Amino acid sequence: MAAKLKTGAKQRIITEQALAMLAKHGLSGVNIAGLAHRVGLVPSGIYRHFKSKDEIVDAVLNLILERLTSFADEAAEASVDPFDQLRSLVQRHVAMLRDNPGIPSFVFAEAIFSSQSRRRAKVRRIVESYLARVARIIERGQELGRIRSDVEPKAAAVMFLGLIQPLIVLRQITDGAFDVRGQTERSWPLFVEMLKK
Amino acid sequence: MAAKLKTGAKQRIITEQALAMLAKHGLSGVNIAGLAHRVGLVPSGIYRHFKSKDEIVDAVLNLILERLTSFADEAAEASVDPFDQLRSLVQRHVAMLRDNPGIPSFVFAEAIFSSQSRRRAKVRRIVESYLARVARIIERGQELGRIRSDVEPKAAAVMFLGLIQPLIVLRQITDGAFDVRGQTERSWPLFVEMLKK
DNA sequence: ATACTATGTGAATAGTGATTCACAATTGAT
DNA sequence: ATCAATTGTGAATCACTATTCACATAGTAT
Repeated sequence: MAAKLKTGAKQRIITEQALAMLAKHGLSGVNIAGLAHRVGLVPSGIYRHFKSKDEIVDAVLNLILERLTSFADEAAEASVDPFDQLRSLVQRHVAMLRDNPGIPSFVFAEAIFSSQSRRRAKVRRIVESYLARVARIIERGQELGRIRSDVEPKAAAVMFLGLIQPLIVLRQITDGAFDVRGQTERSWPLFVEMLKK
Repeated sequence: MAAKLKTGAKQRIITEQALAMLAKHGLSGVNIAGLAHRVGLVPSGIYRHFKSKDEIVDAVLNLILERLTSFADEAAEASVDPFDQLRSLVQRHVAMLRDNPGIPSFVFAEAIFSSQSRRRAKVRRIVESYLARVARIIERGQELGRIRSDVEPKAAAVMFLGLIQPLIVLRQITDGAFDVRGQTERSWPLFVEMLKK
């Protein structure tokens, strides 16, 4: 038998491994047997730490929320110029999705259709938290006089999301052949120009 | 026993019902029992018309390809002004997705992660066919001198997609509360301005 | 009318994956 | 050292769906 860990530590490990599985292969790639194996347990052992698979998925969602908002914050702190901040966020976001293609697929598609409204609500919190941070950056840009004041920060934040979302789709269906960097280099200047004062 | 139909007619009916199920509840909402019930059959009866569920899903993908490209063409014929064409396409696209939220979820997420490359290839054809049509509209706009010539039509087409994609996500996670029309009215002018000469 | 093919049915089968359970080993506290 | 709670194990079970199969019926051509 393995060494005993502080309460909650194993939950954390399990959640992180579940996230890793989700990130690589989507929700269908997360199964109890594989997850147990990854954390050095036998399938039934998982149930000492979680009541059900559903509970695990919820924990994973919390972890995603945590990470997504934290790197949005990091991007905001990377510079004082709002465009630099957004640019940095795009880069981080794209890099994150490159390495974890299963996350958007889960958040933007599977979780959304969950019959449990609890789960949809959680996803909503994730997305809105992210959008709020983007909107905040834009708002500050307006205060600084760098961004035209006749655009609504929230609307622009949604467009920002639209800058990124298609990249993942195209990258995935082309088996990685789609030129994400190239597309970003073409669309980003247009986006900036659109917002610039 | 029901009346006999012309060969292929039942396949068509089954495929359409499967699409309807997919459109409402995503791929997980498509099951043989429910599908059989919808077309007035017992589950095993489905297998008189399709070899497997996979084959049904493939047929559904073909149907989606058909519909998507046909309404992209309709939009292109709706006007001669490229912006009117695109605007019309946005409206059609959004309306279509409002009524069939499961389609983008399937095309943009689940099918993409399919282990079968055949299926990914099919999705790729759908998306690229759509993008090609949008790019064509933009190209003509450039020839007409209405759209600035320093943007690449393909890149702009991807951005166009980005205009629409977030709407579905937001609409779905907010249980329909998200103001799709409002967002469109705010983002569309910005998009037009960005492309206008 | 006969025979052949296509279609439909109900029951059984199979495969996958989550979950339960009785039992064993470990840990921490007293 | 002992006890109780926690964690781990292996086997069994459950739930859900797709799928198969032997049999029945309807349509169609001869």
